[in-house]
Amino acid sequence: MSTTTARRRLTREESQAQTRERLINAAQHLFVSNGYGGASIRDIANNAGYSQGAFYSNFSSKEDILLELLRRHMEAEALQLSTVMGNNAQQLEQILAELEAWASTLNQDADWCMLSIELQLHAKRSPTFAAEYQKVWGKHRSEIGSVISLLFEKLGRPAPASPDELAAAFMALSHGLALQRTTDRLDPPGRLIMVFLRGLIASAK
Amino acid sequence: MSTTTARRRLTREESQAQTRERLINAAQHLFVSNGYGGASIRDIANNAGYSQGAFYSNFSSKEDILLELLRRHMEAEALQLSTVMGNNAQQLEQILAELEAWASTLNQDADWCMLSIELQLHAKRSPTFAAEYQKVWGKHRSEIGSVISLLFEKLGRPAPASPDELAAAFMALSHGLALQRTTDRLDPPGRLIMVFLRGLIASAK
Amino acid sequence: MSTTTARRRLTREESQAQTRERLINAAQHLFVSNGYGGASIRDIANNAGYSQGAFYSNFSSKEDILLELLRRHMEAEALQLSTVMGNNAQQLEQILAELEAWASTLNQDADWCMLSIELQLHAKRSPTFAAEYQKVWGKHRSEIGSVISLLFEKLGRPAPASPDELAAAFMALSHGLALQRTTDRLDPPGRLIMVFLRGLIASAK
Amino acid sequence: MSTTTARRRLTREESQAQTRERLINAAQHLFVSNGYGGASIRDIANNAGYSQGAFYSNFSSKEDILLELLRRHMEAEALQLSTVMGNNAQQLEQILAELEAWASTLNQDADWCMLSIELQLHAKRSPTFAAEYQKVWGKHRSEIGSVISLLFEKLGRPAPASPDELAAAFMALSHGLALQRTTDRLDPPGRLIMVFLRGLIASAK
DNA sequence: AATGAATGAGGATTCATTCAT
DNA sequence: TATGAATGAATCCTCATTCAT
Repeated sequence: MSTTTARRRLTREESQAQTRERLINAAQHLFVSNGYGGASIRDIANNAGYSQGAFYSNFSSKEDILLELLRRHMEAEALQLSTVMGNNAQQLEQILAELEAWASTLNQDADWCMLSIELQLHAKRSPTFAAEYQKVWGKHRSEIGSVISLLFEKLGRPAPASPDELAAAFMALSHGLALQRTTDRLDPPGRLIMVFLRGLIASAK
Repeated sequence: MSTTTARRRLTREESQAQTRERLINAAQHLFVSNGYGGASIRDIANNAGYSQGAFYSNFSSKEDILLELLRRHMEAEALQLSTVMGNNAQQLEQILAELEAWASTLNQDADWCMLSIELQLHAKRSPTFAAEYQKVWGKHRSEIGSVISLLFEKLGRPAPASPDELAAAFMALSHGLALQRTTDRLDPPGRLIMVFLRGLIASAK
Repeated sequence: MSTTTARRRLTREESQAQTRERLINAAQHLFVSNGYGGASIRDIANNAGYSQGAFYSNFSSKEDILLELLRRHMEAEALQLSTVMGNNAQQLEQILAELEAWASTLNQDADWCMLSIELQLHAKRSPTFAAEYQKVWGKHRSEIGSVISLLFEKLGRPAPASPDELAAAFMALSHGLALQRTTDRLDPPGRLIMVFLRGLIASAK
Repeated sequence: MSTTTARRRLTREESQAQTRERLINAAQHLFVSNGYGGASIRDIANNAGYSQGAFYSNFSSKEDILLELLRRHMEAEALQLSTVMGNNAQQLEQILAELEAWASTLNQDADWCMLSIELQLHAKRSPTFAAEYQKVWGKHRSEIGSVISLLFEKLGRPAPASPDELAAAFMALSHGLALQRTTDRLDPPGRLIMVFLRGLIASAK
């Protein structure tokens, strides 16, 4: 049946990985559009093209797949951050340019932001999940915070609030704007973040 | 038990108003702590001390009580705003003081903010609710926007973004921070908002 | 306020009678279009322009109003029958003409027939109601039966089945056709009944 | 307990078919004795020995199982008709004998007739169901109609009404009589139908 | 690994009925 | 007499999860 150009038969591991991947994608879409509580496992499985049983062969519960999404979410954000910040900028202008690049990635993908909101909401309700969430979120926040910290160091001025607070505020702004998005329509994604960032710099001078 | 000042027997209207009030309070608490989808009518009614039927004597559906909460939410915000802004400030310092007062009311009540988030989430999912939400939210935003507008007028400088955008951004910031609250613990509510506001002013000079 | 031509203020009795009447009418329409089980007391009361409480001031239960409808139903049928048969016909042709007149009244009002069906269905399910139903139905059937009986007497031939059976069969035919009515559309109401009646006569000769 | 001829373990399909069958049987009994509206899914499932969820694994809704009953109902009637009419009768006496056989099957099973009535009632109230019902009922009626048609052809006389009308009338008679059944007790099932049929023949001569 | 029938608890909603007003 | 808020049970249906295949 298989010819020389035939699509290679997937190995067992590859096939399972594919199933997992498809389930994760389906879950992400449904959590974003219906919320964590509004997405049923039946829907996730069907949407991915599998039965409910396949879901339970790959994840132990609904929260388990959310945890997987959390991991990927933060991994992606870390990757983004390291890409943007990776050139070890030392000059003020470079640092600013990097932050601008980062701000434009934020909000770029509204779905990603909505998922972030679902993760936070679920963390508020499930202690077990909250613990996991906290770990990964704290790390992410301090990474952003250290860039902000570096920025004000270069400026030779004290930051108007702790770097962690400012990092959290920028994330908060991004999430809050995502929440308004489908509702309103007046937002060029990361622009407002830069407006605020420039304000902070101006007020530090 | 009854004295000359005995608690007067409630009239029918009063009694019903009390029921309504208790149901609304219970709904608010549960929407905040479990989310709109996670709060069942059974829970709302029981929590208020009534049967499920009593709920349906007072509200036509789950969305109906959310709409009532929306109305109260915005009414309260409008009241807050009008109280704060009511002295018709003309001096720059007065306007700033007013905005500071307003910022400190924001985030004051984390529950109130979480309710706001639930309202926005539900608006994203229910078109009928979205229509109602949009009406009330647009009005609120432009009220805040006009104060911001006045501020930059007095400064004699252009605002770094449209007043509506800035108003939306401040609300977004407030919501995003509320989302982090139970998770983190590093937030003096409206302070960050003022930090950002002062930044805007500084960058306008 | 009231002038000489003013609509006379209803006495208390009249007013109550009016309430009753309106409730009965509403119940009849709803039982016919939704079935006995499908018509709620709330709907009946609202449809009549009253509250649920008004219903219970006039009837002790849902079955109670059905019983009232049963009484009126049979009363109306008896009236119809006596009008049609009242001229004490002695001639064969007269008797036939009377039966024809009766047949055309049958099925004339499809609603009336559907109500009859609801009554029978409820009688099958509620023993207390069945007892009441039986009384009134037996009387009605034997009235029709006696006309049929007279007819065959005049013909000087034995009827092909007992008069009661034949009467029941004609009623059954009428009910069964009503059941098909909204479904199909090929029915000139009482015509088929006469076709069958003439058949009986022909086969008796 | 298990012998060499032990009851074979059911395959998955067999097991599901059994579940379906039991649910269908339970539904039929309950629809007949309580009516469509009066039979709850809880009752159907419990009566069949399953949970409510099992019902929804096999049928998408209450109407869905009624549709299945409709299909089986008409299938059974078609089978009955084809059995009775299968010997390609050409002689008048043979055709009459066949019709007699058919009439005696009618009403034989009062439950079957009550189900027919429930189907018709539900068709009056649910447009979606009505469409399905119409299809199957029209076909059945014209099958019976064609036998009646053949009968009068052999007689060389015009039928006193269109074959379809007469077929519908005989079914109506059968249903109307079923409705009276538990109420009264004076009916030898299909006999009255034959009385009427012979009448039609007599009046055609 | 994947299926999907079956479970049992819980979802929103409607019902007949009661009772203080 | 008539109101309609409140009850509590019952309605149809969906859910996360289990388990034999």
